Amino acid sequence: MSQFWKPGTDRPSLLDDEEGGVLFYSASPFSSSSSSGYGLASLEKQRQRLPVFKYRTAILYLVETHATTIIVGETGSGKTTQIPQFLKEAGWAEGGHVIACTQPRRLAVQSVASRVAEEMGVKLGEEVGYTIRFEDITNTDLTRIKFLTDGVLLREMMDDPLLSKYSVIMVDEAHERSLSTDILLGLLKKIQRRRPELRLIISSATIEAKSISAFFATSKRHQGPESEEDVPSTEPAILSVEGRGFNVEIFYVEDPVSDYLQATVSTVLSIHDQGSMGDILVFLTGQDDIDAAVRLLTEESQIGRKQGLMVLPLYSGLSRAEQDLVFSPTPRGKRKVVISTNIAETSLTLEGIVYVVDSGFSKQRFYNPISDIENLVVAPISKASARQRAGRAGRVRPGKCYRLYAEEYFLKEMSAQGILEIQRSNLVSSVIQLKALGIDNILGFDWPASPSPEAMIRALEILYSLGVLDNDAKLTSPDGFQVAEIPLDPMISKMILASNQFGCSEEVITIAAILSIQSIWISARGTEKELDEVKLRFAAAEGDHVTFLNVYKGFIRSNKSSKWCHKNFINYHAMKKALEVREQLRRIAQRLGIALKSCESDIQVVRKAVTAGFFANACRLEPYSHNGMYKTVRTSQEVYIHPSSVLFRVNPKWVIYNSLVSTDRQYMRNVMSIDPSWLREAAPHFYQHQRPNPIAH
DNA sequence: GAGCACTGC
Repeated sequence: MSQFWKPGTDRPSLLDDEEGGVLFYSASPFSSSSSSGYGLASLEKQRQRLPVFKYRTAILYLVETHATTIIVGETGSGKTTQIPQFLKEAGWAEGGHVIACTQPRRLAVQSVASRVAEEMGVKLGEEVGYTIRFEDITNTDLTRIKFLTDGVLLREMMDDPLLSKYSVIMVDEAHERSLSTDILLGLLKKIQRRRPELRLIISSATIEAKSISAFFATSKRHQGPESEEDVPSTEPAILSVEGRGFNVEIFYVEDPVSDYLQATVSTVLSIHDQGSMGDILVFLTGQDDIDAAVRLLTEESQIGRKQGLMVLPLYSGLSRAEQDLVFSPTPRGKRKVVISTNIAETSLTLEGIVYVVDSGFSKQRFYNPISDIENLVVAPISKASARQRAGRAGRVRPGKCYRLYAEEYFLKEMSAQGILEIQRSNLVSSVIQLKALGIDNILGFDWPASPSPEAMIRALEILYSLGVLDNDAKLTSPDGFQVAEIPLDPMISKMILASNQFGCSEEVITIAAILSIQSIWISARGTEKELDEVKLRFAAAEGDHVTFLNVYKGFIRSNKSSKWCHKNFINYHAMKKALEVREQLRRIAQRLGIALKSCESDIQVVRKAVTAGFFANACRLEPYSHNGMYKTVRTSQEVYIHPSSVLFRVNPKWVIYNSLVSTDRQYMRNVMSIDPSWLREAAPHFYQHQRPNPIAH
């Protein structure tokens, strides 16, 4: 196979970058002989047409000679599917080693893995496999190329901290800078110091890769005095691969728009009036705006000449059937207009989009470590997001993107990358994971981007109050180690541990599974009333947690029927997922020595177990409150029961909540009534320290 | 009286 670069032969042409020895490769067309012969000629030809193909030699050279290689390439370059194959062909999977490629999303893992298996002409799960939560399609003896979510790779580190079976780890979509990607990058940098033979490939769609490069360049690995020849350079290489997207022409508004809903509607209509054929994708912020825009456009399309528009909403809260409409082919003579949340920016790909309308906003979650509250707010998007949105128009042919903001704003005010997820998240889960991997000094951890000290300290405090960290901020035994084993929020994990002593693990595991799902209720617009009525069939006076137990029992009794779900406004897919989580939790519980036991009808012990995890979220109804105002015990913040709770308007005197959502008020979601005496039982230290006697009257 | 999106042995 002559097209491979081999150590000791002539280097491919590389240009030295003046900035600190970073290497850029200048594209040189590269032809190669085909190696088909398995009836895969057309697949092989397709492979060779991918832009990444002509960089094969360069990539292999850089990976050979550099500990870290950063590959910048837009979608369509073929890097995700081809690079693992190049590495395999060049021998990186020999000697029992495995080539890993991580993705932020499960769906991407599955589809990329099956594509690669197909290209290689092998059965998925053998030489090429994948692992995502609940699904391990790999074979320890056979699998040489493994696709997995970055979350799964983090979990794998708990058993194998140096990830010793992998020779190369490719972290894909690193530009998204998801929480788990960032933590993974931090840990991989640490691993590199112990394993100089390990190679990292960081793949990113944008040149923001420079900051990742700087992160890996500051590696403090000490080279021996006589630096050996086969030790790779610690300076990351950067290689740029062109994408294969089509050109997208960008249009801006001249003056800032005040009402972007109205601006959206008129932009769509004018595209429809003058433009040639092609579907339109609109980015708005949330369900409310989207439904309103769909309504306005549908009305317009029904009057007179505005016919031919097929307007469809897209957001995660829709049922599967409603989401599928968006993927159905556009009928002849019609133009599809999809009005979407950020879900269409990365998670779902629509074919046939030629026009994008970008409002310039999205909803983003921000965590305030001082108040310990997560906020969902409409915020301006970043330049990176804006480019990603525009790119959605150029997948099938040259497209157009209409930005509902001024060019000057884009150039001068829009932030390049926005605030990274790690800097706007609650860090309890991340911190306990790092602790479990033996990272004692969280504040001194080499993060790719540092979270605020406040957020780190708050996470440590919460973990300390749960009794999973001790005075020296080390994991306690066994609680700390066990909580770290369970792949859930530590408060939920603590609740599961507590269920053991209360003899109600079966019930609590059910509750834990359902709490970790977005929502089990179906709520379509206009059916809120019916949903409320249906809920009464399951509603428990004790609150939402016990209500979940009733739903679960009903679902099992119906023989897991989708019809039953439909009739009861319950999301069948959510229930199926809850069952999967439940099974996983049962297995983990057994491994941790938690006896699987039901308390039958003794619900009080379930509530005590829940309190053992969530005591910090206790609230008391304000005396004489007429509008259902509560105050949190810990910080005396004003909070209210969310209207979706079965305890809305019931207002028991003492409650604990699962989470707070903040809109015009702070709403408690998933609420359970408690007896205040349980709080001191569950966390005497917490309730003595925090307030001398909060439960006095 | 109300719901961006991902993810986890």
